[in-house]
Amino acid sequence: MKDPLRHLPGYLLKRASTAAMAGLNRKLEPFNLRHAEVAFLMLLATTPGITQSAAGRLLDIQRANMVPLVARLQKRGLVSRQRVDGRSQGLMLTPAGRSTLLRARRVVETSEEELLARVPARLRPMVLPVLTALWKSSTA
Amino acid sequence: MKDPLRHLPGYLLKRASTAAMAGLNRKLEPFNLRHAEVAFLMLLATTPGITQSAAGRLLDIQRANMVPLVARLQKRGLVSRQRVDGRSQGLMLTPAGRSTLLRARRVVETSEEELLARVPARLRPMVLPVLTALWKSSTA
DNA sequence: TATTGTTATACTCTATAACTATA
DNA sequence: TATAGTTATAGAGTATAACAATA
Repeated sequence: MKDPLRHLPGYLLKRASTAAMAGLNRKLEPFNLRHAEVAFLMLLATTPGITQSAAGRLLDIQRANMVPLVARLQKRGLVSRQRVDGRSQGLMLTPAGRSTLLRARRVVETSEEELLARVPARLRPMVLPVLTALWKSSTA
Repeated sequence: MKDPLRHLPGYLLKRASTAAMAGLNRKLEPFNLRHAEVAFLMLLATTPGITQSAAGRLLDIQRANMVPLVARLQKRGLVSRQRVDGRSQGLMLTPAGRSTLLRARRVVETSEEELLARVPARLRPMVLPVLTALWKSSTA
C-alpha cells in the first residue's frame, strides 16, 4: 500500500516531532517535567532575570499560558521571582531548580544524541541547517 | 542573548513543526478542515476501503480518537462507511469528499512548496532524507 | 483470545478576550 | 497608549480504561 504522506516534508516534520516529543516526555517522567518546562528552565539558566513575557516570546508560548507554567514551577521551588518594577518580575532558577535542571538536562542531551545517532553520518551535518531553515520558512 | 535551544535538533523539530502546522491549519480554515483531517482524506483517496483502526495505525491516531474524527467527516458527507464484516467498516471518500479534497490538496501542496522553497537549494534534497531519518529514530 | 468500534474521561497544549496595574 | 501579569474559557490533540459485538 502506497502512503501518500511519506513524501510531504510538512507531514514528516509533524510525525517526527510528535514522536520525538512523546519519547522525551516519557524520559522526563521521573522528574515530573514536560519538555516545554525543561526548555523554559534551560532558558532561565542562560538568561537569569528574564521576565515571564519575554520568555514566552522566545519560547513561542502565549503570555496567558506562561502563568500556570511559571506558577507550577515556582510552587515546586524550582523557580523564583523578583520584582524589577511595578509590573515586571525577573525569573531565576533556585538552587533546587539548578540541580533538577542538571539532571534533566542529561536526559535531554542523551535524547538529542539518540535522535542524531540514527541519521546516516553523511546527513548528520545537515540536520541543524535543514531544521533551522524549515523553522524560519514556516514563519511566513 | 544566547539561546540555549537553537542547537538542539529535537527542539528545532518541535518549533518547526508547530509553526508549519499552525500555518497550514490557518490556510485550511476556508475548508473547515484541520491538517490531520486532510491527511486522513488523502489516505482514503489512495486506500479506499481501509478500516478506521487501520487508518489510525497508519496515521498514529488512537482507535478511540478516530471515532469523532470519522463521525465528523461522515456527518459532513465527505466520508462514507460500508460494513465489510460484522465488526469492521470500510471507509471511502464520497463524491463531495473527493471534490473537497481536490481543493484542500492544492492548499497543502502550495504549503509544502513554500516550506521547501526557503531551504537553501543545496540543502533541499536533504530535507526528506533527514526528516525520515529523524522520524524513524524517534521510534526507538 | 484478539480485534473493531465505541464511550467516557482526563490531561496537555494552544488561542482569545478581557481585566488591573503599571510604564 | 502600550506592556506585564493575570483570569477565564474554549478548542484541539492525546492517552487510557473499559465494554459489547465479532473474528
